[in-house]
Amino acid sequence: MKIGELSEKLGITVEAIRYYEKEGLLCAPDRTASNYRVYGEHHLEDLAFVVFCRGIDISLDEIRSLLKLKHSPRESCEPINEAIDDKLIEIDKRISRLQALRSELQRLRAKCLGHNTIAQCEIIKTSLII
Amino acid sequence: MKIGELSEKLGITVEAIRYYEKEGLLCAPDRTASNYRVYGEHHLEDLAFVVFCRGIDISLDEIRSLLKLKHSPRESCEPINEAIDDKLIEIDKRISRLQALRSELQRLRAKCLGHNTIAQCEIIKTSLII
DNA sequence: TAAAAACCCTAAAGTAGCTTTAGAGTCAAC
DNA sequence: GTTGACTCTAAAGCTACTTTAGGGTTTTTA
Repeated sequence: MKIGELSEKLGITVEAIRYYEKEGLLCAPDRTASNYRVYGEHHLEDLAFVVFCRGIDISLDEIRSLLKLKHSPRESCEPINEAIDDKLIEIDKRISRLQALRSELQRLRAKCLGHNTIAQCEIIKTSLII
Repeated sequence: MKIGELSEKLGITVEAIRYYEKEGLLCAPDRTASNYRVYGEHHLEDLAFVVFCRGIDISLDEIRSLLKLKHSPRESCEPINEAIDDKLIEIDKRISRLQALRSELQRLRAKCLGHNTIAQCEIIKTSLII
């Protein structure tokens, strides 16, 4: 399949695919006589893994290591478990932070319900203290 | 006060302050004879607003507009309310997305509890389908 | 009082993870 | 046979800073 088809299947841009190849996250595919990239199933598979990892915000650097692992079937899969455990911890932290921010913003927003001028705006006054 | 003191008061780096000045988010302060920046209260105030906005992930571009507003006391503060309302909506979306991701990852993680090899790893197999 | 430590300055390049731009070739359809 | 959709490369642009390099100034300490 050509790059456009691959990009549609995975919901990422053509440019991102070429970028991943350049960054060594996707091995270079064969080319047609006219120099078009031609991808096979294993490209789709690897790229799906990359897309999945990016979706949970794993860095390209870490994906490179995980891919190396993915290509060594006899190795232990512990590092993958660890990466996911790390992500879970990070996600929990991010959720807490967002929830704290949310209530802070709501508290702030409640201070300015009418149509005031800037000079009267409680949000501006308050944001100086936070 | 000098740049180091300002940076400590607001918990941001000296470089970030100089960057904000270069980007027109903080008006250029006076200088000492030896060319050091000297800040006053209004710089602290404006910069606190910038730091607050950055904390809720408002872009520098939008902060520029909000600052213009902040400096026009007779204008309506509606745009500030709107910016905060937008942020609240965005935060809610982000929280939901993170929570969905969290349960997805937990489901995935539960599939690989032992010490398996990559070839057996359910996470790798599953991530291809997500 | 001298020298070391801590602070300040500018300009430019680097960072992540792409996207955009520019310029050009290729392929299917009407 | 040409229009339009697709592909190619290389380089620059994006956000919001941080880092680096190279050089002054001020404060502290021996």
